[in-house]
Formats: sequence, structure tokens, C-alpha cells
Amino acid sequence: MDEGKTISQAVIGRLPRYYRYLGDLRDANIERISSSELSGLMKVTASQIRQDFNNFGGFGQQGYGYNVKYLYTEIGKILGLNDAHRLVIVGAGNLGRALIGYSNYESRGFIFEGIFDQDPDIIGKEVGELTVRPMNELEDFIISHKIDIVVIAIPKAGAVEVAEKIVKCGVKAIWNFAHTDLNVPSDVVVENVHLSDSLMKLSYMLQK
Amino acid sequence: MDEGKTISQAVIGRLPRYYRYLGDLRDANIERISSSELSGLMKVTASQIRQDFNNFGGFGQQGYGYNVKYLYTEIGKILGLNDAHRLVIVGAGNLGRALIGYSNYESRGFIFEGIFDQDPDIIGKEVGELTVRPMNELEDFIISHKIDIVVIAIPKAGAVEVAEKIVKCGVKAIWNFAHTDLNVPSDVVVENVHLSDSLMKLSYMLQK
DNA sequence: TAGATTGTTAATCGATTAACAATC
DNA sequence: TAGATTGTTAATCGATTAACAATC
Repeated sequence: MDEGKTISQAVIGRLPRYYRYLGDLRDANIERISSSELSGLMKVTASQIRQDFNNFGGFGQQGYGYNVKYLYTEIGKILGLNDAHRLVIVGAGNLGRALIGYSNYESRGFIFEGIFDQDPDIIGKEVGELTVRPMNELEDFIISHKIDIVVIAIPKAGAVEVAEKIVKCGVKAIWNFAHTDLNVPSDVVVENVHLSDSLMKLSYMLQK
Repeated sequence: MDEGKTISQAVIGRLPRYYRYLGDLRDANIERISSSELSGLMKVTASQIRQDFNNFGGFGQQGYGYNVKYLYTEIGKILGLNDAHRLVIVGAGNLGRALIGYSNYESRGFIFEGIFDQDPDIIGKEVGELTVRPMNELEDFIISHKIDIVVIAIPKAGAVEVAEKIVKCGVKAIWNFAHTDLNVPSDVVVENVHLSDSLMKLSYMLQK
């Protein structure tokens, strides 16, 4: 897999959903599944499923279908879930705290190493197993703890500045919850979660 | 506008981003903008901008461009932000609380009317200006308060059941944060925010 | 071997970009 | 009027779907 040809964003966007369904099937002790069965489950065409998987090589077997456990593992590898990722959260407000507690990220190799805030009233408080640190320690911490991914969970105003800072520390991935787009070098990837955009989309769809 | 022809999901997905940029321009007291200036700002083609806007009718003027304030207002209308929406949140965990506090939804016509949880230790507690209510009051509350939008912020396990319940109460829009897809009738719209999917996408992009 | 289902090529569909006439 | 820029049509590009030969 991955011999240089780029995979389209459309395909990448569908991978986590495949991963989720395959995980459920595995948990239900289902051993094999055909593209057309999966098609029925996920409401996408069987053709698309086969095309998507074939971007990464052949995971199936003619006449049999796909082995659930194997396919699940392979998609996990493609998504990079086998490598551990070390994260810090910038912003210990409600959202930052929610993200720490959220789901079992750890089990999939996402390890939250630290959480930072600028509010003196919050610094020093416990959040889950972490203690909120002051912002001026952020850069040293990122470097010394080999942080992979920075989660930006602060308001719009400070977000751009923080992004610039952390990029200078060598961070190559940002999970951005601030209501603004970040301008970063082309070798840095940003995944935006613009909640207000999402809610507006819902509002649009509702009125039809 | 909106004379029956359907607008593609791709276009709808871009509207909130236009709205965000136009809001910023308006706040900066910029009166007019051309598609090519906006193109430079947003890093999309001027052609796409003009095509997108023209799905809803002509908002611009040849030789002049677009009036920022007018365009902002019109996109707001298209997104349905002029109508007030009444929401409840199901799940008063970290995420539910984060959403209540998050940003100034109210100013854009999203009014959080109630928050519900099944945990007896949480029921009765204050969250912002709301008091956490028990789940068995959810259905009556939705009907009596004419709730538009239900936010599902509980774990996967209960989410499908809650979705079924609220659909029976006539709710037509769900903002779903649970790690699962909801199966709802075709007249109900669901906007999914699958945070773990988003993080996996970031993980994929990071390893390239 | 026969049946099933993939992997993959070809056809279709839709979305994006380019071009330019209309017009402010 | 001349210059600028939209609205819109046409061309291109990419993604999805259909079809089927390969093969387990």
C-alpha cells in the first residue's frame, strides 16, 4: 500500500466509518462479510466499498468476501492507529475537559500528556489524571514530551497565536476546535471541528 | 431562491464558512468585496464562490462585487438563522456542558431550553442557567416546549434508543455526538459530529 | 467443478474550473 | 464611456457507479 499515489480526501473521510462498522462486526463475532452485505449495513454502494479498499491493496478474497478481523486491523494500520500519539490540550474549559474524558482514546493510542490554560484560577486544578499547566510552559513541554498532536480548545482570539507558537516547536498536527481557520505551513495538517458550522448546516437542513 | 432545485451537500457545507468570513469582514467595517478578493482570503477559487452564491440568486453587482453586510445577511437567511431554534441536550456530562457554554449560540437564534441526564447524582444540578432534568421528563418537555433540535451527547449505548424516542415526539433535527449512526425516518435530519472519526482522520494525515 | 464475490476497467454522473458575454 | 466584475455557459476534472473477467 501507499506507493506514492495520493488517496482522495473523500476516501480518507470514509475510512473511520468503515473502521467503526468493522469494529462492531468484530465485537459481534462476525467472521466474514461481503461488500454487498456491508453495503446494506452502511447504506453505501458495494462498488464504492470495493473501490475504497482497493486503494490500499486487496484485502478480500473472491468468492468469500472480507475477513472482518483482518480488514479491521488493516484499516487501523492505514489510519495510523498502531503508532502511539502524544497529545496536549490547549484550553481547560468545558470543551477541553470534555475531550480528555471523551471515549477511550487511549486504547487507540492517543495519549493525553498535558492540558494548559492561561486562567490563573484554573492552573493547578486537576482534570482527570492531569494537572492544568500555565501557558508559558507549553513550548518546553511539547518539545520535552515529544508531542505529536496539539488540540486547540480555546476561543478564536488566541487560537491563531497558539498555532504559530506550536508550529515553531515542530508540531505537525493540530486538532482545531476554535471558530477560525489556522494558517499553517503546508507540512502541518489541521483537522477542524467547527461546531457552529455544523449546527448551521443542521439549521439549513431543518428548514427544507 | 430555493425554487425546488436541490442544492448539493458540497455547497451547503461551504455556506457556514462563507458566513464566518463575511462576519469577520463586516466586523472589520469592510463594505464591499469581489469574488477574487474573497478567493484570496478563503483559498478557494473565485469561480466556485460565484457559482455557490448563484445557487441562491444573484447577490452581487457587475463591476462592483458583493456588499458584505447584505451578503452576510442573505447567507444567514439561507442558513435559517433568522428563525429561532429551541434545543435540548441529552447528556449532562462534560460534552453536554461544554456545548451549553460554547460560544454565543443564542445570539444566532439557538436557544438551549433544557438539559437531561439519567444519572441521579447529576439530576437537579445547575448547568449554566439550566437545571439538569431526569430522562423520564424528556418527551413531555420536548412537546410542551416545542423543541426543534435535540442534541445527543451520551455514549453510543443509549443513543439509538433516545433517537427513536424523540423522533416519536416529532423532533425533525438531531445533532448527534454519539459514536454511532442513527437510523431515522427520511424526514428527520441528522448532523453527526463523530469526534473519534475526526481524530482518526488527523492521525492518517499525520503519517504522510 | 460451480457459485460467489472480489478486483478492476469502463461508463456515468456531478462538481469544479475556465471563459466570456452581460451589465453595472 | 471604459473598466471591473458578476452571472452563466461550456470544458474539464474527479468521484461514483456499473459491469464483468479473474479467481478463490
